[in-house]
Amino acid sequence: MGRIDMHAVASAAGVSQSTVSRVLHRPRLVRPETRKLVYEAIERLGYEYNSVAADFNKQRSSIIGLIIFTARSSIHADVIDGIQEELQNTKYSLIIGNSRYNAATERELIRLFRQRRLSGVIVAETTDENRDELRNLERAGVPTVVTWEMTEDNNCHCIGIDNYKASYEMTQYLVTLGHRRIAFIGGRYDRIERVRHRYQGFCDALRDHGVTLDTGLVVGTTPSVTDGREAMYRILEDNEVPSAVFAASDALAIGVISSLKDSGYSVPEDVSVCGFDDIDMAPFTTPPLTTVHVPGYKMGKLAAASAMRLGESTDAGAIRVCLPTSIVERGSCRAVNPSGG
Amino acid sequence: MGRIDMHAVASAAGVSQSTVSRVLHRPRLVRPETRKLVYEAIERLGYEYNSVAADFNKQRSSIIGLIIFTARSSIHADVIDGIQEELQNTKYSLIIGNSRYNAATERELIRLFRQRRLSGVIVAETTDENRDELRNLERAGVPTVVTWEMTEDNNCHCIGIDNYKASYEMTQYLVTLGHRRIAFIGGRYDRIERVRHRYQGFCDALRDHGVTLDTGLVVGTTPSVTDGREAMYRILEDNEVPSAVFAASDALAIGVISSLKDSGYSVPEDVSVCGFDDIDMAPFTTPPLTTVHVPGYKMGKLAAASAMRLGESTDAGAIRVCLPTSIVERGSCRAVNPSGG
DNA sequence: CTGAAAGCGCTTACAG
DNA sequence: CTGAAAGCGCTTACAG
Repeated sequence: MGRIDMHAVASAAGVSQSTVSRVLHRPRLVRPETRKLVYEAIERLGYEYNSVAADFNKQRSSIIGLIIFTARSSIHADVIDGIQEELQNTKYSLIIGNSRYNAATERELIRLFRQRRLSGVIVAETTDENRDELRNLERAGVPTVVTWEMTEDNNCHCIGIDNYKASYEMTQYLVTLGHRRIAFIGGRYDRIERVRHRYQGFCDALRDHGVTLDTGLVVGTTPSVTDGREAMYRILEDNEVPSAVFAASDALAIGVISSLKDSGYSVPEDVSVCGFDDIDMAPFTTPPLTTVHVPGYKMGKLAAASAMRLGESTDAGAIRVCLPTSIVERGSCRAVNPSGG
Repeated sequence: MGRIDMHAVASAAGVSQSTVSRVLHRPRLVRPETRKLVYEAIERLGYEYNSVAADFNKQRSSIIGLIIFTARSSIHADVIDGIQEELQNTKYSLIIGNSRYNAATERELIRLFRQRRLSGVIVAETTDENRDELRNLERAGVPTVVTWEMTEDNNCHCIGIDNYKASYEMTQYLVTLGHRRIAFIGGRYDRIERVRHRYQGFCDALRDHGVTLDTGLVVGTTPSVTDGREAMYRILEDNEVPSAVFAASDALAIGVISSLKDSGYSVPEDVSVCGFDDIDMAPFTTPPLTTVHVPGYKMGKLAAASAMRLGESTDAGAIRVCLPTSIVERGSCRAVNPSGG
């Protein structure tokens, strides 16, 4: 006996292969009795549809790719869950590629995704260096949806947030609380657009409120808890303690709080700390973290929907959605006397 | 001009398609000059290898699948990162499927993975109900590697830990600290083998040390921070406060600590709390979390290596690796007078 | 060291 | 409502 493919099912059911395919995809087009014959044959033979063959035939896979630095960042978990929710009950699957903060790995990933003829790619994070590669991907017929930011390039599909504005507002909030010596601990703003926007928002808010930026209080690092700790220690080593710290991710903020405590400072009594992301742990840190809420789940869901849509039709314009963010006040920031440090 | 496939490259280089394929996969077999001709043609035409066609031809895809409940659980992030690390620089990619604690979704996922003719599947979490489906997957030629536990079925490939033992030892540790009224907040031990093993370890350790199990102090729930909070509240509502709480995941433990604090209890002064997993936040909670360290990254790495190996050869026996766990003492548990509550 | 040829299992117009 | 036929772009023995 040969393999159990559509041809085998067709023979067993006494119909043609085309009919089997029709029964599977557009059963309405087939007479009920014929349909029944086919279903029975499928059951009897234990036939398993071959998606690889189908994808190959259609010259495009039914897989969507996701590019992230690392899965180890709980805000991405929300995005992934949102994507999965949207892909649920569709023919699409999700391939995840970790670029590990490395531009070369990222390029390799993009190449792999092209070779796999993915139906679409969602970008959670890329370095600036690979913007062009992504544009090429798009031009090569693989729709590419960038999340987390609204790119400067208006032709790029984005489901993002306004990092500049969110950061500006959070900084303004700190200033309004009376803080003047404010530290900024962010990601690699030298290489990542979204992080740079946050930094710019921070700088502009300070400037607009007549607060001097002390560059000794600014650190760019990878966004893990441990890196947040180290960044804060570095600041404390060379500087007088700041009155507030704006950490550009919650993981960093948790690390910052930890190192401040270990250095003998209370949060928020001595130092106010705020984050960015609003991860699921944020309400449960000590003190609960004041942060910028980012709708990660929704971002993932919309990005997946967009990727699927773009893969199926070639309507003209770029999809650009800017989702709202908001400041969530919890307990990690407090008002101070502006003259105080 | 037609599509740029191997045939086109072959024509441009003045060789046959077989030779192009050889240059790409086993360049040693081709004369250097011929090789050069082919590389030039590839460059000139901008040829992109088509993995879908290759997978189709080989009747097996170069994709490995992962089944998890949700990405929203930071210990899984370690596993995913481990898998990705191992897949790096291989031809394999990772498809992730979320089963969302739902047996039907999980079955659907398994079906999809079969249809995609995946090269292998790594199981992070499944409900007991779908054990048979997984066995069928394996029999259908898709090697299936179960992580997080050593299955009772000895023919099943496992890269796991000894949940029973780890849980037994942690419970013993609590008893040794003098605790007698110990609560257990775990996952759905009615439906998940690994969770059940942890619960059994807990029960047996109590029994072996002559401590009575108070079933009012046992709750099974989904393992999120919020669920941990709710579970603890539920316990406090109907019972006198326990002296210690063993949460079978760190996320649960963080929720437990939060609800205890909100109810006016100090940790560990009034109640000791320990977790399971050792997520990256565990050292930075207040107090730092005493927990069972699980080598998630390594587990992912080994699982990926096993899946690849199993997909390539059909060596006989089952791969079964039990990784060691250890208790990490931080600040969330303290010794008490055994007579105390 | 290289080429010709078969075949992987579907989908998709097209014809009837 | 159904079938015959071409073709998607590779890989893999086999022959030379």
